[in-house]
Amino acid sequence: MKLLDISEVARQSGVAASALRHYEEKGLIHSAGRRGLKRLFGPEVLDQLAVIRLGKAAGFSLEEIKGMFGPDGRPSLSRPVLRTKADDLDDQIARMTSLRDMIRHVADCPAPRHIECPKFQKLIRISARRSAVKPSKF
Amino acid sequence: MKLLDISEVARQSGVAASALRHYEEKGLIHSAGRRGLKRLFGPEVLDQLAVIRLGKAAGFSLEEIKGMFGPDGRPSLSRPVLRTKADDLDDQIARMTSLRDMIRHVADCPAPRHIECPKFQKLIRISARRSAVKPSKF
DNA sequence: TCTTGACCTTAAGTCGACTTGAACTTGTAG
DNA sequence: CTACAAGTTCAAGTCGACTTAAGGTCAAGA
Repeated sequence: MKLLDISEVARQSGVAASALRHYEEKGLIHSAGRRGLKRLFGPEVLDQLAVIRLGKAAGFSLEEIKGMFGPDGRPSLSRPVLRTKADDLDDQIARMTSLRDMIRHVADCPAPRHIECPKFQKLIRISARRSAVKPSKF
Repeated sequence: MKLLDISEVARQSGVAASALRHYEEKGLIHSAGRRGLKRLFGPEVLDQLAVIRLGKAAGFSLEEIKGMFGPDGRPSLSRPVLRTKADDLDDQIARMTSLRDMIRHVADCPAPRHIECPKFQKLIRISARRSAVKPSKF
């Protein structure tokens, strides 16, 4: 039963100790106990931190991430809610793909003002339509 | 030459008037002039706002978005930098795809604690490896 | 001409996610 | 036994992206 102190968790996860305390305070992670004052974490916290990192990269708030993976790693959301989250992600992935295409286009297209390039406009319109249809996040 | 007042831009774009002023202050958009005190915007601002919305959804800061599409819609970044941004986006898309898969798995897998499900762990490890290899954003 | 409502400016406030600072505690090495 | 590095708590600060409040301006309609 190898327990890790906070600096070890910080080192292995790349998450600052202050952030780890913050996550614990917010209930996203839990220490397995203390040695004196010092927190000790079980190794599973590293996986949990990977999920947190991922969730953040995907644009979820700590509160949402906490909701997704419950107090102790168990998912606390119902299947339909999770499916909705997954669909939101699909949406966001589509947006990001649009933006990526747009940026690649800008990098390659010789037009001086991209806002006037028909292809660029088409890309914009596509994404604008998407957000018009489903403005869930705005 | 149809110019739009701020509330019309807000209505058509779904962006709050206060946010539009904020964007102008930060140099992301520009008003075409004034009628009295009141800002008038050219219609191209709507496309610019679509780009801004997209960039935000993709996790870029206003500063970065401004950098990507320059003061007046022209790209101010060099091609290599843009290509790097596009690659970052590919990366982030991959992360989000991982998370989506993870969430869908959680929604479907009957295991009580997903952190202990081998498939789930595999998904986590994959994403953890990705961020270990390229910790650009952390 | 007068009123009104939409817009203006500036400053301050808010929110999330941390970070930083100050003062305190403790297991462990010397 | 003592010193000290590494932790601790709690409060306050920071940063980005806005929003809100307070007070001011002005084009247009009655």
